Amino acid sequence: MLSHKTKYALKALLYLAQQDKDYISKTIDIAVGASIPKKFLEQILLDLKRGHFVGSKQGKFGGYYLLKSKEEITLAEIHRFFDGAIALLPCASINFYEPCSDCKNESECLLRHGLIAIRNETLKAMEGITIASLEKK
Amino acid sequence: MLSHKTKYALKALLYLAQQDKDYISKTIDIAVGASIPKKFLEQILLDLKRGHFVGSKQGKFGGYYLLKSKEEITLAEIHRFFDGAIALLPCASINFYEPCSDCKNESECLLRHGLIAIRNETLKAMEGITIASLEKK
DNA sequence: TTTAAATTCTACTAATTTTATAGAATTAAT
DNA sequence: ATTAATTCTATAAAATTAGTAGAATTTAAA
Repeated sequence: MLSHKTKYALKALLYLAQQDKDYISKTIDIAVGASIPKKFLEQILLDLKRGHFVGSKQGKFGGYYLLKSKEEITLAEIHRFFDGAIALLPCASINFYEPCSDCKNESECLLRHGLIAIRNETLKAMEGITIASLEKK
Repeated sequence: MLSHKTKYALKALLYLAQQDKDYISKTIDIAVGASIPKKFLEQILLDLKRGHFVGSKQGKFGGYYLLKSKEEITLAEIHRFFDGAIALLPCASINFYEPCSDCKNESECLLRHGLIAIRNETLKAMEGITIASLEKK
């Protein structure tokens, strides 16, 4: 499941994608427009900025805008950025690999192979969803 | 991600699947054989019993055995039983549907459609993985 | 009928993660 | 200067996860 944080991030990105190109949105407008708690959204936008998904302008008349194009931002990427691994266990993950502490011999683990198959399918699907594709319904 | 509980449940089911048909395994043997904390495993086996995945025999020389055939038990089923929805948000779930409290109009939600597509793909993959298929590597 | 060995049940706890909120500091435009 | 925005640091409440403890019950067998 997605955390609220990830859900809010996706909604915020969708909101920004729907504004005119280079229009600068204030946090409060995103919060109201996308029904996201404002203070929580502040943190999320800062995270998105650190991830180079959005840019910001400080001070009066400041705000946020998309940095990456909406065709480039995938669900897989946002999921990994906020919620981590796509795989169902760390031992089946590409980007967040970790061995299981309870695993005697990973190469003989019967579970892992199945989970890698699932991860491949899910990943393919999640990489196909972009902010732009979501917008087009 | 799978919870440890779900991971342990799958490992326990795999352990049972690998014993001779109708052999009754003691909790302690499953715990040691599959590297699962024994007390935690007790709870998990009780849950699996209540879900009619395993059967038990009480008292001395008691223990657990598979009730459903290993070809019938899917990853999707075990995931739902312990960790709940396959979908990334409750609003995109079949079995655990709930509307988002922050959603103004679900039919207009741009996120939901994409998440339903993901869920369909993931579900198909997870229904294809059974305890028996895991065993065959 | 007693003992041993297993499941079953209820309750508790400790740690972690999630979901925020508070408030001060900084920045920039007017 | 003033206003209005982002930025930063810290805190906190709630929920979830991952277990543990210990007594009760059940069954087989001596």
